[in-house]
Amino acid sequence: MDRKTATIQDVARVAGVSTATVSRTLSKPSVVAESTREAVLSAVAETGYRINSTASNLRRQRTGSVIALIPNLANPFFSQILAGMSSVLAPAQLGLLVADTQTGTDPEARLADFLQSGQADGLVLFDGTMSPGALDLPGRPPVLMACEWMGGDLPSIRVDNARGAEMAVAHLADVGHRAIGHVTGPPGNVLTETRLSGFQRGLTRHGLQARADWVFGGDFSMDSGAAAARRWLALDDRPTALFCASDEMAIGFMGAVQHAGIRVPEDLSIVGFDNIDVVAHLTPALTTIRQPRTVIGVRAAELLVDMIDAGSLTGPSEVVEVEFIPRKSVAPPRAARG
Amino acid sequence: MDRKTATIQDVARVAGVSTATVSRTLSKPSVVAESTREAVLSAVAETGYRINSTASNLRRQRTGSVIALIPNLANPFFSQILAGMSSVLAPAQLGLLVADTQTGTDPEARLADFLQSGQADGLVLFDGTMSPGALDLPGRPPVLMACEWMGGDLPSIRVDNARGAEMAVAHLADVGHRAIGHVTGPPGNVLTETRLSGFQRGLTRHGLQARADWVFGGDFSMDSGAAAARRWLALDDRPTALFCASDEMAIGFMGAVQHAGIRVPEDLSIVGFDNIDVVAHLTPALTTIRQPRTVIGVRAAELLVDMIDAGSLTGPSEVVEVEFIPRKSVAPPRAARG
DNA sequence: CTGAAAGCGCTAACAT
DNA sequence: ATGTTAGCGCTTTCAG
Repeated sequence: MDRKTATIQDVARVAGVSTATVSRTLSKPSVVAESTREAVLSAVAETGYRINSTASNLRRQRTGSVIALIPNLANPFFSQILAGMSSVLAPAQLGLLVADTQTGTDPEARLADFLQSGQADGLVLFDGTMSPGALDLPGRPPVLMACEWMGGDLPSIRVDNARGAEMAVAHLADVGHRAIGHVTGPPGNVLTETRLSGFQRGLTRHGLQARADWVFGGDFSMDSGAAAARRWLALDDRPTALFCASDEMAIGFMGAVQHAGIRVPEDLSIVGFDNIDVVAHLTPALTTIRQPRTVIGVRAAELLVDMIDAGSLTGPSEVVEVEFIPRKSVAPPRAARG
Repeated sequence: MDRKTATIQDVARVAGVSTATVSRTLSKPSVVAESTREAVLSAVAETGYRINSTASNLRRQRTGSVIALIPNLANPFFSQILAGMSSVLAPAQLGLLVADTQTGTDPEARLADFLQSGQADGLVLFDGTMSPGALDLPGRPPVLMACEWMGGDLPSIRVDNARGAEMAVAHLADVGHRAIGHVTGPPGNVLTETRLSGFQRGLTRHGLQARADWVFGGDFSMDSGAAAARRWLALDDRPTALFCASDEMAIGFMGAVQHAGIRVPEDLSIVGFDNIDVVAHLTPALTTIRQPRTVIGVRAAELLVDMIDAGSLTGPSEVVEVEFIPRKSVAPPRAARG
């Protein structure tokens, strides 16, 4: 019977109306007469009709989905953001496609591909490593930048990374640390730059000096945090406190120093960045800077949907505030406790 | 100039051939003459033509994407799985849509909606809480179950949860524990059931008894692990070892007991399940059961793509093996050490 | 308020 | 090897 899914034609036949009326009943119910509407609706129920979105999209010159372009899909940091996006896209009848930017060679070509493929009505870009101008393509859909970005004045939502880094340093300085180190993200990443410059500014504001041998290169991963810890352990003159540019690195760092017998926070204070869920349950619980990930996803999606609805390539930019979350991984330095 | 994106017609005109030839050149290059192929290709380059996938999909009666239905998108557990899926779907020219099942009321209605919406050529279901029969819908696309499932013999990929749980118990028993507790997942979840039954079987095999007051109800989250820990702490007669049905609960449990001054593993041994990245960096590093998440994603996608290509609703099922990962959170019980 | 009809851009027979 | 043609299922003028 209903082997094949019903089409709008089937519904029209059953309801004894034209396909146009069926279509109208479904999209703008107010313009059809009460009685016909009922007839159509019951025909829909009877046939089990579901609108074919591919056909609808073709006719309406849209795609019905949005792409989230993420530097590394395996990074759990993005899962909550996706959840936030999904919660606004679903009601807006938009599907959420996800893709990796850093897969394969030449991420920028990949980005260009997505932009021109016409697979999506809009795109949210979470990868700040693309060069400005990578978006200068004719006929591209609206794009929302969801990261720091070297490029121009595209619509964006971003977190105040520099300020977050500064808050971390300020807290460490306030409890008495004068020897403060930093574990950075990967080179060339905008987040790396911004958090590093916030770190340096925080130092300066407190009359402290940045020391090159106290800045450890990382890549946001736990393993890179652990590697930085090994370099810290090898130092003769160690900083007494450390600001890590991501919670993951802080976790790796803390685990590695603890395994080496160092006590946190008695021997070393650590501040992370992100406030991923797990850090509240560590021993000691990690002091960090919170990024509101769900909010980021929600607002990114909302701003993008606005642009799509308006058919505009431009739109507002927003900054979402970070928050300092004090926990147990920071204490005054030994000297200060005397 | 290229304000509007070029259509196949434009390419045909520029190349001086028919649209059919353009289409063929792009899909089956081998059937067109060398010279025409070159003409078409250069016309494509000149016009900047990109195939319109919506139109193509409509014509070919497919959608070009696959949906991953995830119980909770915010759960980082799935990010690596998505990455694995993406790595096989992208080369197969399939987009990856993601959606939550547990959003809103009535997840089964939501599932039915996705199945009948015709939005995807196939679907991977990661949610084992649906009732069997929820998939008995006419005209649905191929579905791959990627979880334990009460229902029938649908194609699936799953992890040997019961065996994993048994391995955990076996290890604890082997080092001398006789008082072994368990923190379960949420009621009604298949994973909960399977891991619980594996736990019980492990106990039995080692001549031990399950004690109702040593089984703590959780919901896989860190907070529920911490809550279970508080109940454990309140016990007069505590188990000396604990198998948690998820790493997250193990983390919550361990953090809470550590904050209460209990030492792991000296006072309490803990085994988790999943091997999420962070547990290797905890202090102590968590002994756990590894689920190969990338492999799960990859195989799930591969099996689904096979079904899609074959146009079949049926296909093989696979079990992927779990692995015991010994680390530092297990030690012999005090009594056994004398 | 409703119907007829013209495509959206593409692909797959079927011819040639 | 290439062109002609007929739609895929839907929405939207334009008439009535």
